[in-house]
Amino acid sequence: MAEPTDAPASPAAPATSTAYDPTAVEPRWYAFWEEGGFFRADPASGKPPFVIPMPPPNVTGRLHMGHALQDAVQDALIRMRRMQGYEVLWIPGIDHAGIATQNVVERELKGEGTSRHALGRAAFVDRVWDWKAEYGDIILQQKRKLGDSADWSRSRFTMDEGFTRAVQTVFVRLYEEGLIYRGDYLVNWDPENRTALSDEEVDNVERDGFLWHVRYPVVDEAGNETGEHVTIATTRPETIPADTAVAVHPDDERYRALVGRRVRVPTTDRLVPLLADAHVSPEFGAGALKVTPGHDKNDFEIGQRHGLPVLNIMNPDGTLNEAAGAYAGLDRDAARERIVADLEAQGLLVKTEPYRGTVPVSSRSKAVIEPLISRQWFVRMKPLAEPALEAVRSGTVTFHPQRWANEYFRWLENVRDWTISRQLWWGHRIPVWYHTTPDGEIDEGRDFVVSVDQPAPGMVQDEDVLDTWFSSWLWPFATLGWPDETEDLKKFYPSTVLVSGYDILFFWIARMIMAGLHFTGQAPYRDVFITGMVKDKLGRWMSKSLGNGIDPLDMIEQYGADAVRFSLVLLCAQGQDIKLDPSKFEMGRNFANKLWNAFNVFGRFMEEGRDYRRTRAFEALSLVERWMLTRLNETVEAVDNACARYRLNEALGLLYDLFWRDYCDWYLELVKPAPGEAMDEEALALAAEVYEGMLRLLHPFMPFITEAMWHRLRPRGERDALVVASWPAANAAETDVEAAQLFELIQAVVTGIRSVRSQYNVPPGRRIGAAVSLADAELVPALTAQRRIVERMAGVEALELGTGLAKPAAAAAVVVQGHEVFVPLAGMIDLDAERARLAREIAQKEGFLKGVEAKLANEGFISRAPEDVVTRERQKAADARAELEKLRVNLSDLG
RNA sequence: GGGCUCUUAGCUCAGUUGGUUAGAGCGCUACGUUGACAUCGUAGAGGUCACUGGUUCGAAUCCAGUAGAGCCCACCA
Repeated sequence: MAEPTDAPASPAAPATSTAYDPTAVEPRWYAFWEEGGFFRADPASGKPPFVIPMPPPNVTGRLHMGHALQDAVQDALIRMRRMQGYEVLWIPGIDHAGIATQNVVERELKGEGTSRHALGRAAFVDRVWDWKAEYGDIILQQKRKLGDSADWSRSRFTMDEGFTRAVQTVFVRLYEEGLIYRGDYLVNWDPENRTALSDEEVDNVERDGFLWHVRYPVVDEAGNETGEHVTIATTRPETIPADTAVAVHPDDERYRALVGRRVRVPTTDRLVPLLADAHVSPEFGAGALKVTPGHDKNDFEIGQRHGLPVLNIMNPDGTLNEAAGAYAGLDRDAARERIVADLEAQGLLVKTEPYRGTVPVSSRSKAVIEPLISRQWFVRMKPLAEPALEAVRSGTVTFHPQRWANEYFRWLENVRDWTISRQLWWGHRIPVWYHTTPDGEIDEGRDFVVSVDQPAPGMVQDEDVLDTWFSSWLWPFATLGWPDETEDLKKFYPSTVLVSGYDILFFWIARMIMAGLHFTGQAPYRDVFITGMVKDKLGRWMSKSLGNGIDPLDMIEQYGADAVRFSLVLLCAQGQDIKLDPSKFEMGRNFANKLWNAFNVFGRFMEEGRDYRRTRAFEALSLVERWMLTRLNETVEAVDNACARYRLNEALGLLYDLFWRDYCDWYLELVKPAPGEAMDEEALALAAEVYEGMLRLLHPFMPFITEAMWHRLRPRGERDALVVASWPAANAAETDVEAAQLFELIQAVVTGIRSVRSQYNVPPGRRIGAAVSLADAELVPALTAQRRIVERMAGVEALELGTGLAKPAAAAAVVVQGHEVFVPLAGMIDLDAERARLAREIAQKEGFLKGVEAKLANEGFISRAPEDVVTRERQKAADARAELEKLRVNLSDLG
């Protein structure tokens, strides 16, 4: 295998540009991994399995930031476990996305001046397959740009042959178990796509509308109007022709006498009963409700209770049918207008008031949903929900963060039957067959047959297809070959963790748990990690219509995939939504750049092709080296701990500090040689050792640059790759807490001295004297041995150490961890000028304070000024006193 | 109507089972380009942890309530 090279030909050659360029590095290393087969899982492996089912993106989908976030999380987990010695499998694939895909191809046909109806079913489905062949792989290609280490050889499609078999098996089995039934019920009807939808596919949106108050004339036994009226309130006057009753509350005194009588439905001659039902709210409107069982869910239930007829006045396309009498043929909106106008003309419209209420719309087409009676297939959910509830209650499945379990419980406890049939052409055909009459019509008089294959000549298959989720809910095991007992299924089922957004908790996650338990007897995964959703910088959903989307591919182009992943994971805290702005990726880019450049500090002294290895024991290392290794080992432990709790942002934050703060700002600054000098081999070996440790730890989060640097760091064999290198283990033997504490004291002393230098504007190159008066005599020898660190990092000439030292004249003093640090300033700065400057500032401040105090002493001010103004003045005075105190100390420091 | 989440520095947000002086990135101020990195370094300014009360030796953290923002669910037409 040819190994890519990113390094200049000679390691010692000065780089012309110091900025890291990911576009030159990332594609080559992805090819290296893929060609090396590092992502492929082996069912025969003896290693413990670690499996993540990738939520399959829609075949029509383009990579968006949500994918980028979730893939960054999943890939980090996958890569980490791979390095930890698990047999990992990340199963990728594509969802056929029934409605979405059918719509896309239909739009294409429309552009060509034709339609699916003109093409016919078989030709249309062929056309969709063609479309899939051409575009279906795009999103998986895009995912490779992110660096996803999925096993592409196992990529699946929810309508491939095996999946079709799984879906059919499941349908037949559920039917035989009595968990699938067909019936005429009120379903959510999308008049635009002309299909039924499940409850989860319907959004309730608030809209401004009107509430119409309509009088229904009361009639006597003979059917003649008595002159009495009942006034109902409705937001949907177009459904009046379908009314089969008017209802009032049983305890409503106003109507007690009228209950049992009949009323005439306006716009029709129909006489319907006035009945009492507890569902009616006496406070709403005039307390009477028109009952329309054919077009309203609640009314349907009232109708069931009272044995009312169900009238359907609507066609599947949203126009009114013959049952609507004079309004037949009108669109539902036009019908509303006409009916309101007619009511007004007849004097039956009492009033019209503005009303804001919720309207059900299709989550996909956005069309207003029409509750419509139709014959559909349903899954009985209660029996499936019980075990799924128990699995989470008992801890067999754990949610992270845990609060999502509550949402899950609430949904499952109130779950309703699932409408699974869709009046589409693209999807899994329902495996049900009907006898036909001699003229080719379905013979409703004879029983249908549930069967995968045509049971008898002449029988025709159900026209409908299944809801897309009816295949996706089988994802974790159907992808592994179920219903066959495959090697993959034995090794890799159940999965370990599912990573997903909360938006598909009910659609997918809950249903997968139900399906897994029911069909395999095992929950499909142990953990569910719910991520937040990626929003725009104002917290709005990213959408095409708002044009506020941030394209991950653009961001990868601009900042690099490592940077995109790094920033997303760092921002992904415990299920909180991410408000994203492109500038956030600068964080990741800068980090990658720093990682790239840090290597040069020691890498330029390394001979090409040589493998630098430490020979010294830990105890023989310098203080800074022991501190560095201690920090590394502590961080390994903390990172492992954070990742076990799915706190990847925390883990990455720890690595950020380890690399930037500890390794670059302190360790490298101390071990890098002075100009003209070189680093010795032991120092090089240790610098490389720590750097390599960090590459391993960072690899799950930034796979590309770490792999590239890992190969530059040492000579590697052909099959060597960081992607399969071992994960660092926290080494207790190379952890020295005391050394770390001593080094931290030194850091504090250095910072204290730097602070003084900065405050007094000591020129940067100027070496100064300093003394530390330690509170603890035992520290004197320890610190004396390390004085060179302070001298180098703080620009100190000769550090004096002792206990009970007196503060020299003309010196600044700071207290550090209870020790006193003195910095003589004589000769370092112009003392007279500094004294004069301080004196000037003190005088100025005193004048200001005097003014404020005078104001506060003025009783007129105190009594008349608003309280907050007085408070602010008091605060000003306090601040001024504090500043004065500081300045006076500074002045006295100078003697 | 029910439930959930959020409110911490100018901005965007972390903050592990309550425990020293509440942190980061960006922005801001001053200084700095001597051989890693200006996509950088050093130092610094900046916080009533929304508000009120309670528990505690001790509260950003736990409890109760209030206010504001957002999300999910639900059959007041």
